[in-house]
Amino acid sequence: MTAPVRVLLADDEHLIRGALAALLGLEDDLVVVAEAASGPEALAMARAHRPDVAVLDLQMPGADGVKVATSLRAELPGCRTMIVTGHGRPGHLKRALAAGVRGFVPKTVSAQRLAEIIRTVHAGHRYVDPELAADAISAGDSPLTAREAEVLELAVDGAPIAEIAERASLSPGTVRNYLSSAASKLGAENRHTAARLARERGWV
Amino acid sequence: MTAPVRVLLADDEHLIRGALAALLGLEDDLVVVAEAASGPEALAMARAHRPDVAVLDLQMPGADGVKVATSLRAELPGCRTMIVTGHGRPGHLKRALAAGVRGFVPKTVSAQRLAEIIRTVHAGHRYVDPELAADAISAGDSPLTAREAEVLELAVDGAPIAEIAERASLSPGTVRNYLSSAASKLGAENRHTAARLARERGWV
DNA sequence: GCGTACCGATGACATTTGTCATCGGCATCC
DNA sequence: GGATGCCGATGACAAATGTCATCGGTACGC
Repeated sequence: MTAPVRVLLADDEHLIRGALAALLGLEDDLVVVAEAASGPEALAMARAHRPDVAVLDLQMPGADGVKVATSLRAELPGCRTMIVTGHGRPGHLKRALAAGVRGFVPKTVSAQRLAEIIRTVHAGHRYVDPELAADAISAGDSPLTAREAEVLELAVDGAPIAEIAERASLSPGTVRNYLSSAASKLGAENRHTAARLARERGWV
Repeated sequence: MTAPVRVLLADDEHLIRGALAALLGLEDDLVVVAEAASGPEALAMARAHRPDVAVLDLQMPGADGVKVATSLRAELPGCRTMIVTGHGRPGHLKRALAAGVRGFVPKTVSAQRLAEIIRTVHAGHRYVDPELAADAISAGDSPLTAREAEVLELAVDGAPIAEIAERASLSPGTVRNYLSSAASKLGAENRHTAARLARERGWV
């Protein structure tokens, strides 16, 4: 028999992380060598334990799963990464794949299934949840330019244009233009709905 | 030895539910008698299996944890309910307690701890996570009147005032007045940030 | 070189929104 | 009965926002 797959588990919800570690530990070809509750911690644990596969939650304090995956890819090329997420937004999948993530699954799968997918990923293959993939395809690519997305992101919390302009170091008029064009591209009536839509689709 | 505590587990994320069931099952004074992935399903399972304690996720399809708890209180008064949540918003805690929920914990606790809390709740006591309790207290009561809250809720997705007015069957001018007064009470610069704040605090 | 697209900005204009004062109706509490 | 507070509305005014045309600059591909 070959050596077991060394797994790193990163999720800020202790309840889930612990439970998952226990369940995956039952599989005799998997061993959880490290756990982390935040993005930076995940990176540190990965450096220290050099896992074969890193299972990362998408939403974590510090740095989200995709950011961690990006760093891991540079630092530990031999470590495969996969993302587990509660609410999968289309754009995240695309970002994740661009970051070299090899597995992308929702938390609605069973632990049994997750174990299989970890093996798949470890073997060098890829796995993307079919439903999330379909969503991503139907959502399509972001029609927004870089600045449009940037400005829209600053608009998500409802800040007035003056504040957005200051934070983006742009003229208020320019900000209004970008927001207007972004809203028009997204078919939204104003920047607030536009920001919400873009966020839903993972475009910001 | 007394009979084990019969537990119902409701969470839409299979990964977590399954893992949790496995971990709690290790405690020899707890037994998971039913699992559910949605609000209505949780109710049905509770009717069928009559658990001692129902552990409900706050966010589930169909009906959220608090709604399920309310129904359970009416139908199965002997069944204690508790809520587990990822992101605990102050207002939810208040709603939950009003619904007769006896335990309220974030998902950052360990399974070990959760098991203890289940026992505490089963024994007839209450348990509220100290940090969530502190948040709830510091957030205080909603300063909003009924209509202000109602209109603010319709504003969360960034709809223009005309649409809000139509959906609330109010004059646009009235809507503007309510939104203005709500925003002022919340210290927000505009209705969008006001809506976000109110939602964060669980006031809508 | 030329066309195209993005960036950053300005000005003008219409529309939407925020703010305030004010009104009548209704319920509640003292 | 009077005070208070919420409800629903209107009008008026100022400020913020959305929309459009236009400009110069830069980068990229053909």
